[in-house]
Amino acid sequence: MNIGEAAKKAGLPAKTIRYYEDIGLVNPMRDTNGYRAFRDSDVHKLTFLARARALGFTIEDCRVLLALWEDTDRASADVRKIAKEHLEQIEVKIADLQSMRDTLSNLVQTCAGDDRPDCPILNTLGKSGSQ
Amino acid sequence: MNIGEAAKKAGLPAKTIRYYEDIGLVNPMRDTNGYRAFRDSDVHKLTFLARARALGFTIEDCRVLLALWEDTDRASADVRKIAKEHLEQIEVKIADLQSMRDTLSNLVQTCAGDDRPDCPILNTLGKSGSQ
DNA sequence: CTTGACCTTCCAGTGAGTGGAACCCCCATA
DNA sequence: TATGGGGGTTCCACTCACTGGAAGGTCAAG
Repeated sequence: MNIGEAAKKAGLPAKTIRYYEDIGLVNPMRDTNGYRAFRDSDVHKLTFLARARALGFTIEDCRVLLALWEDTDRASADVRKIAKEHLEQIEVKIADLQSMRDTLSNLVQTCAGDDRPDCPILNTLGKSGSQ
Repeated sequence: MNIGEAAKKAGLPAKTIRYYEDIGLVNPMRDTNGYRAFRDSDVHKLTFLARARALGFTIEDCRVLLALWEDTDRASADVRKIAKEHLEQIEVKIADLQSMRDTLSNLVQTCAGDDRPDCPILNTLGKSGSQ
């Protein structure tokens, strides 16, 4: 099948698929007219990639996971390690964002948001005594 | 003062400060030897930038906030609008990450993580029926 | 005079694509 | 037969917010 159909099935933009080929994540055949010819196994791989990326795994994580996926003899511990590390990174990010949100939500609440110039948000960002 | 001291005071790497000059966020004077000469007002600006960036505002947000900060006549509503929009973006991100975390944490928990090859994480990423 | 810490500019790379130009291919219709 | 539209192809540049490194200039101390 052509790239358009593969894109639809995998739920990825065609551009992204070309990019994935570029960096060696997939490796479709070519028709005589130069068009990429995707087998079901390619689409399967792309679907795997789309899901892993949606879970926030980096491309390099995906490369490793894909290799493990294709190696039916791998130890589940190897996969779990990657997933667990990623999980920890996500938790750090969540905590960071929550602390941003708390600060910002405080600031937004104390700001009148009217025509007057007095603004606690700018005051806090600019005042030397603040954190 | 030189860039090193300004960097220390503002809590930003010197490289970042040069970059901020490059994109027109700050505009320090120059000594006769070509070194950047930062006034207190420059450092104040840089500190403002460091805080706004730490709260996750984009550079373009910062540019606008900085302009509002310098305009003592601005309406606090203008500032509040930016902050509120940003707050909403943060909340979306938090929700996304939390949903990732839940999925991933489920997978990690159901994976034995031992020598055996069976791995629910890869199964879920690869199986056609899963989402 | 040399050493080392600082400063300068410029170029390239990061991650994960996205946008666009310029061109090719194929099918259907007037 | 022209032509129009909807695929496909490559390649280059751009995104965001820096960061690393090379090659070199400046300055104070020993």
